[in-house]
Amino acid sequence: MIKYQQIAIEIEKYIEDHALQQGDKLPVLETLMTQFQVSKSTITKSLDMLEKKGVVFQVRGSGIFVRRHKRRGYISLLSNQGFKKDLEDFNITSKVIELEVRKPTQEAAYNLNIELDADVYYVKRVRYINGQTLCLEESFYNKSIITYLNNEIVSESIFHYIREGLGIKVGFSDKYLHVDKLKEEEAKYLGLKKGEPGLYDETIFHLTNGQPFDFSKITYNYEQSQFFIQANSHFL
Amino acid sequence: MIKYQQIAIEIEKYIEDHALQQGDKLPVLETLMTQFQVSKSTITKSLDMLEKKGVVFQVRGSGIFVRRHKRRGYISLLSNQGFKKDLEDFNITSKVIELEVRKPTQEAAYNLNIELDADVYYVKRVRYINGQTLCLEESFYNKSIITYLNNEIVSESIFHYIREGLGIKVGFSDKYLHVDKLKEEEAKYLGLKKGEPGLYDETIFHLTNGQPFDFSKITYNYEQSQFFIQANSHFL
DNA sequence: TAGTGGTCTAGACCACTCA
DNA sequence: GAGTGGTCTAGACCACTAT
Repeated sequence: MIKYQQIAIEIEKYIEDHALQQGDKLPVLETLMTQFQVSKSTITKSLDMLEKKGVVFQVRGSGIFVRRHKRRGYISLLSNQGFKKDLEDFNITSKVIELEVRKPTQEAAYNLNIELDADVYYVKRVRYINGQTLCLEESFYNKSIITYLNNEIVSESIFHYIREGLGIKVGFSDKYLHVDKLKEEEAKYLGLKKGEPGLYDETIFHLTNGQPFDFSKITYNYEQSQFFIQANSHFL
Repeated sequence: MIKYQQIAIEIEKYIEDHALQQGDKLPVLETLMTQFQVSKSTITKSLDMLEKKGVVFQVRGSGIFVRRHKRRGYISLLSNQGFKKDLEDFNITSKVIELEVRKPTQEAAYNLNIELDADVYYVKRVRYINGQTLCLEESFYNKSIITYLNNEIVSESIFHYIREGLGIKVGFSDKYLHVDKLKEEEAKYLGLKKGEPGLYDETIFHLTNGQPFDFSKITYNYEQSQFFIQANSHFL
């Protein structure tokens, strides 16, 4: 494990274990340097990571402080994978509606940057949170990258399998959101009525080398889902 | 201007001026170091910023590549200020419904971390994009920080005034989103019908020292608004 | 003005990609 | 194995905060 990651993890763990609150002060750089026996740059890098993750904020001339948002049960829109992490305390389950190898739709081919006659794994699932319908999900996986899926994998966390089972490193993702009225079929799966609100999420996941491998369309049940995003002003 | 910021700006400008596309390769670190006459760490810092901003992605052993999402007209949920920036090509206007100093609601006091008898500027606006209603916005500004507002300021970009006029540095923000059916009054302002979908955004803006100064509640017209978020996997 | 974080350097060494 | 990005160091100096 890389030093700055390890340190970041330990600092975050320290904050959780001691139940520190927003605004609580962490030890100064000097102290952290000697405590972890690393150079200033390394500590700085750790803290930058934690700042980016929304765990701390640093104030020049003053100190390093804990950042905590006040609301629980919100899904992070930055997690870049399933929402397992944010909702650890909740019971997430899935029902697989469809799983097959097929040709991509035009939209999927475009977003995955593949030909119309390439193969994709098509997965359609309904996901539940504490027994309530959370969302309807349709995913297209580039089969030349995600070479194998089966019903068992797809019933659990697909991303866990991709990462651990296939050893694939996920790079970055582009997420597009909009709100609209539910169509008849979507409403049916979500246990809602046609015309009720739905949050539509389209996300394209890329490998570390920039190649798209997953195009997912998710429709959220508005009654069960709320989201949060922590932003920093560090980029203009 | 700090070196790494300046370099980041220049690289981004280079990408735009040359209309580089997703996957296009930038010069290698060595080249950038000599070109900008700075050390490796400085270039690295610039590139890390651009990576965080979703402008490039770096692949170890391979190179530095341009990252571009394909869709235009989406509002970035990370911009941490008005959406002026993303929608530069669009004509954003505002109609001020209400502007006054008052006592905060319980909710506003909680989120701004102030007493119920403190003073806040209350601003209610409808915002338009190309003449269509984009959103209804209610904001509470801690008056001990945002000491003065008037009708003219509030008709324009409030954040521009806060930054330039008051010289206040914005630190970070916590944004919470959910979807629901519009209430009668909200629908009226947005030119929609009661019960139609609405996207509700609550954001708390903080100073660089962590103090909240703005609590804003925005209801978006679902017909006019779409959003995007670029995520990196650099934090686990 | 003391304390604290931010920027920058020069250079060593490591880890991954790709031909 | 050559090329390229990532990690880490030790130390100088700068900029902001608090008192």
